[in-house]
Amino acid sequence: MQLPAYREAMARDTLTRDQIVSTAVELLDAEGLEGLNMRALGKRLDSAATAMYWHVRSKDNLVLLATDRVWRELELPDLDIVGWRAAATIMATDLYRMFTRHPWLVQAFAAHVVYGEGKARHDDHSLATYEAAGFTGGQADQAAAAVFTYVLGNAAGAAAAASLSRRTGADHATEQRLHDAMAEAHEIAMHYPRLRVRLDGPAAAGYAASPDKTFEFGLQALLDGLERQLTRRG
Amino acid sequence: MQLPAYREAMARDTLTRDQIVSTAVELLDAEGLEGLNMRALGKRLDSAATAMYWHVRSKDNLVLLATDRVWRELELPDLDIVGWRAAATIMATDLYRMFTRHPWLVQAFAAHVVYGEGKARHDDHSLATYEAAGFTGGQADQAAAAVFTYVLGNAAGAAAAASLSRRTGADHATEQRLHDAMAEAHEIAMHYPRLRVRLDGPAAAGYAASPDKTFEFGLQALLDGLERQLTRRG
DNA sequence: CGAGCCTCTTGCACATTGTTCAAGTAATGG
DNA sequence: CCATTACTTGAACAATGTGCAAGAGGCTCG
Repeated sequence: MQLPAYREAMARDTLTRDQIVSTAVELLDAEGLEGLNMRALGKRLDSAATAMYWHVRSKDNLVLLATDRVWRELELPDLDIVGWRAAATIMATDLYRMFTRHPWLVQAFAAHVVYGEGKARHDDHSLATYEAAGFTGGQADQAAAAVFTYVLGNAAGAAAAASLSRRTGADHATEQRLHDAMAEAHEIAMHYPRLRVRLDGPAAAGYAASPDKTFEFGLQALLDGLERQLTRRG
Repeated sequence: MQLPAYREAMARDTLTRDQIVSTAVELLDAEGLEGLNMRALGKRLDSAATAMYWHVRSKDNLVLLATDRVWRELELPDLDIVGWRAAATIMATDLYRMFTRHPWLVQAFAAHVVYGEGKARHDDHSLATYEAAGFTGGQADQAAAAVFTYVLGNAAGAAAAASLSRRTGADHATEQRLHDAMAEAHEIAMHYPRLRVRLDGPAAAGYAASPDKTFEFGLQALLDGLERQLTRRG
């Protein structure tokens, strides 16, 4: 693969990297991380699967690019206009929504996909927010990290809960897999009395009831806690 | 596969489900979720890969069993002895350590693996803890969920950071993949000036510096926030 | 002790999917 | 019109999950 620096499109109707990444994001949103495969992507673009490899080094690389693309959806609040707490809330909520829109992102993160500039921009702004709040150096880092991880974890939980409750004829592969998993779990439970399989549990119930509200509850608690650390120190 | 209800071992030296699950956990710990494959598992157990399928319905099912096994490592603090805050801290910290010991768990969770009794037990105890703290019904659920998700997110971040900084000749596959990813990222960055790839960022920096400390900082902030919600209402 | 029957184990085979590669086809510049 | 550059394609390979039919060890009943 030669990466032509900012090539201009030829007259011929040809694939572009942008197009491929966009379609990949569509496919990821629709089918999840395991729903994305090169042949399906090719079909969706009316070309051979292997044509992708001229534009993209590998599938992993494609996921990386898709990830970076999605990070750029985020707008960052102006710290001169809104206070740090509002800014933190906005950023965390937007982040949460992004993860909700693109559940595969959580998987990608868990699988150690490296992030690009999109995340860097967000991180910078996040850091600035907590510095504006009054945290110094290392503590601002930690505060930003705490909130980010809280959002990430919440998104993971919400995604799992959603895929559990989303019986309303969603996609097929996931649905099937889930069905199998539950059937298996129940079968195991029947044969192994000591293994009482439960698919709900409080955490799942909390999410299922209203993931967004659960998210907000915890977020505000976390921000409360951070604020308290400030006033206690200050 | 017939699941014999609690079969006793035959005289013949034969595989057991337990053995398979244990070996799977070993392999998962050593090689990660994508390092686990039936053929490798078979080799490690000196049997054909397909022999697993008599004891285990599928690979997914095996991961489910491995997951449940690992959840049982957790001990639960006695709520009559330690206060709720200490109990919450202990449980969260143990959970965090469990995720750190078995990084693939985060991936499994993100990939919507269904959990078994091990998690249910933990959830029950967690709920009881926050009820002991004074939260009522739904709020206790939300508090438990908030802390759990915080831990999960933190574990995901820590795992990612660890695999980034763990250059000290760890396993090979992951190392290689990581190396490739970074090389790719840099290559992309060179050819597409607008895509300035950054592999660090504040969050990553925070983790890398000392993930455990970052975890504790955020955890205490979150618990502070929860406590504050109690006193404010009470 | 032999026949039949469980309980596993094995080897073969197939489908899916990531990826490589040599060969093809279109636009472009000379 | 030709050579070069920029892509596209189809065949093919390797890795991996999994089904299946055949085998092999041990138990039980006659």
